[in-house]
Amino acid sequence: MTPAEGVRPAAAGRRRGTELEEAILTAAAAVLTEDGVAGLTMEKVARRAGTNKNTLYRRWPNRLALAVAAYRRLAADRTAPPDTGSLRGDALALLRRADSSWASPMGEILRGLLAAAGGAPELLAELRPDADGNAVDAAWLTLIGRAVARGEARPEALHPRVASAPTALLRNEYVTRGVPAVPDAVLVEIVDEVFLPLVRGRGPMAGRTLPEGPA
Amino acid sequence: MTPAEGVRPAAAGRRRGTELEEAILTAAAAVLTEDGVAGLTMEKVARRAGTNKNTLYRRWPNRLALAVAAYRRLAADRTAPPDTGSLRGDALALLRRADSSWASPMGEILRGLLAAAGGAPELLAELRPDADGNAVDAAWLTLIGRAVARGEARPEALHPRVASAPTALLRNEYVTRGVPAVPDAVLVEIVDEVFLPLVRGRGPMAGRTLPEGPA
DNA sequence: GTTTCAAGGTACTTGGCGTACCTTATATCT
DNA sequence: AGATATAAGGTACGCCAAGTACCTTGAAAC
Repeated sequence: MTPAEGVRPAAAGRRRGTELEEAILTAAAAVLTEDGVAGLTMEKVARRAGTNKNTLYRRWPNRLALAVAAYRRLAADRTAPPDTGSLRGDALALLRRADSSWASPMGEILRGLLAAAGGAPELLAELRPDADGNAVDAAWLTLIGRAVARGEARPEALHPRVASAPTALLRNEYVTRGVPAVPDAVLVEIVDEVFLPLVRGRGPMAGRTLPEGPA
Repeated sequence: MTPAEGVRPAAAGRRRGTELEEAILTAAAAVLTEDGVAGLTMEKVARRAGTNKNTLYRRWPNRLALAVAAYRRLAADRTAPPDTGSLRGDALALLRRADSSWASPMGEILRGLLAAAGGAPELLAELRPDADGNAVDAAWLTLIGRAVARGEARPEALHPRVASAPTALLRNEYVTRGVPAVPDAVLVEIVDEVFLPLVRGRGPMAGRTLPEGPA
């Protein structure tokens, strides 16, 4: 909690350009994880990076832009979609992953950021490519694709809008309830009452495939 | 834009209790519609109501609580769900209504409020009962119920989670894109690719009922 | 009429964004 | 190498709005 000044090498000359920018982003990311979006102040970041507000404002137009940039450096990767062999298993696994991701500290930051962005398209655009949006929907698509190949899903279900449904319902739960984490029953319900009926039609194989326990 | 002082009857004695509270809420609602959530300051509301910050803080613990209260007085009513005779028609109508509601100034305020609340359950709880959440989902439920009665939908679709789907997808669009209004094609897509396949199974009547133009 | 309580008034503290302006180190150009 | 441009460092503001403190004053209750 002490100002943690010692980030600057002290007697190592004046940093410039990329090097400095990196240092700032690292500092900002640290502040972000420690104090959340609301607690990220320019002063704090500047001190922590061993520089001053001026320098920050030369690179980012405002507090939020810096926060978003810092977040992006935090949330880089995304892993491959699960493959349990069954559609329901995959869906549940993916949705649970999404939930724990949203419930995690990182997710909290993301939610805070989304809130603070308050629907500013240019900021949202920067937030989308990673932990959220595209990548996630892509995972759902491959999952559905596999199910179609297995004959477990109707081909028309291989559609971006369909793929976005589970995530949207989950997010909806967060937004309207404001809970820190969604109970597992909700996830199961989303899968069983919405996702599965949606991707399987009521075709030849009808409602059920293999009897699988809910967890 | 002038301070609009003249709200207090000037020579009408000191207002108290409910009367004063009403005046404050009215003022706050006005500020809210004019300047949005971010532009609502305690000072402004106080001046406009012809009183002072002190009095506000005696009733609401902070800025946001007042904003929420003011919003609630703005968003009272909700009308009956549409009845076009066909499931698709109803769904489209309801979704379009939801969209224009979200795109309207009121919707913008609500979105700002949701953003500012940043997932604080107690505030969200106060936001839910009206323009958003319950009421809307109820409308979807009656709509689905009617379709079930007509044999247009599978009975299992009469489920709250299903009812929340279209709204969730729409909200998702707002959140991830941050647009002021969603193009109609998106609404149609939500209905045709998600909602209809979800509520109709692929039962006896399969994919289509009546050929209706998309708009 | 006196007491009590809420409203009015005013000023202040705090915190943080964003800006201005100058000084100083480093990189680049000649 | 020296001169010059550029970007970093430092410091101090202006501004605004949240929330608080404290006192005064009107009105209601007793």
